[in-house]
Amino acid sequence: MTTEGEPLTKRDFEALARFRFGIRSYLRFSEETVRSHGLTPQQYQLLLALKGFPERDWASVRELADRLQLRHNSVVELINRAQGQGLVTRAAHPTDARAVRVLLTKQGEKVLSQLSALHRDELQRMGSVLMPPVWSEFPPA
Amino acid sequence: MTTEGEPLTKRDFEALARFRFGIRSYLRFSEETVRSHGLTPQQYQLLLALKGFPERDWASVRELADRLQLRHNSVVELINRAQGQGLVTRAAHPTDARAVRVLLTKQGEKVLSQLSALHRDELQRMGSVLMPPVWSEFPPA
DNA sequence: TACCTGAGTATCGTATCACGATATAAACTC
DNA sequence: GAGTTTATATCGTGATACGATACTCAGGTA
Repeated sequence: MTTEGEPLTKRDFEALARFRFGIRSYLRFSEETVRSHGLTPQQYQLLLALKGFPERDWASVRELADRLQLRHNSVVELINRAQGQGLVTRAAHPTDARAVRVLLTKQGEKVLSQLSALHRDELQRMGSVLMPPVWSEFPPA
Repeated sequence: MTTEGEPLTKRDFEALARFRFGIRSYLRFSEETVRSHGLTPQQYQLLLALKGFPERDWASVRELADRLQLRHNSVVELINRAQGQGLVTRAAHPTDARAVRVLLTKQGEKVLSQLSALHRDELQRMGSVLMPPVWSEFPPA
């Protein structure tokens, strides 16, 4: 059922390339949409990571670094810029005085809602282009 | 069946964030893997776009710009850097004297094969994390 | 208390890279 | 063959992720 170790066929390369193209297309859509609303792609990802954080609607810098797959210092700078635009705020962490609680502002909430709706629609529109390839022993015709 | 226009629930935000996290994780894996082999992420994407080009194993700058979702001048610079490392070459276009045919070198082929195999394995490993969210009227329990 | 080690956050300088603006050459059209 | 479009290339700029470094606080040990 798995193809681990076997060399790739032309079809495999095309599948990998197709998937990468899907990702790039989605990110390109995201970038243009988001920029037309005055945000950078990273800022949108930050807002989304906050609102979409499991069980909560805020996160610490370290948690965000994990979710955004960035180094902590990069996240600090990202937060600084977003804060400068009034999208997020910092507050005291409930239990740890070293840590920071990053929150969405009213404005951040509002923009995020608009943008997220557009992203949901685009995802529905893209459909199978974004599906990761599946390798099976007997590929479908 | 579609949810277009409706406001997003907390669950929706989490689904969007989860998907974005999947993409970031995959790209992060890709970046580290690729860099450990002496390439930049963009260079890997370039090589993959060439080898994975439908029906062919080469492409023009413009075609690459489309597949990589970049401006043409960005692709030119990307090709320059990749060419400097001996990963790709330029050749005359078969029908259009303005255009350029970009090809993989032997070395480019070799590295791409190794990296692509690792990516295929990782995709199999990641499984559902990379699946785009699905919105249905009656979400599954 | 005093100390130590590690974790969380912040600052700064650097390097990369995608882009817009611009240029040149070939193709196409009339 | 003059004008328009398409394909590639060059150059300067801006944004940003990162490593190195520093500071504060938490948690443990004596």
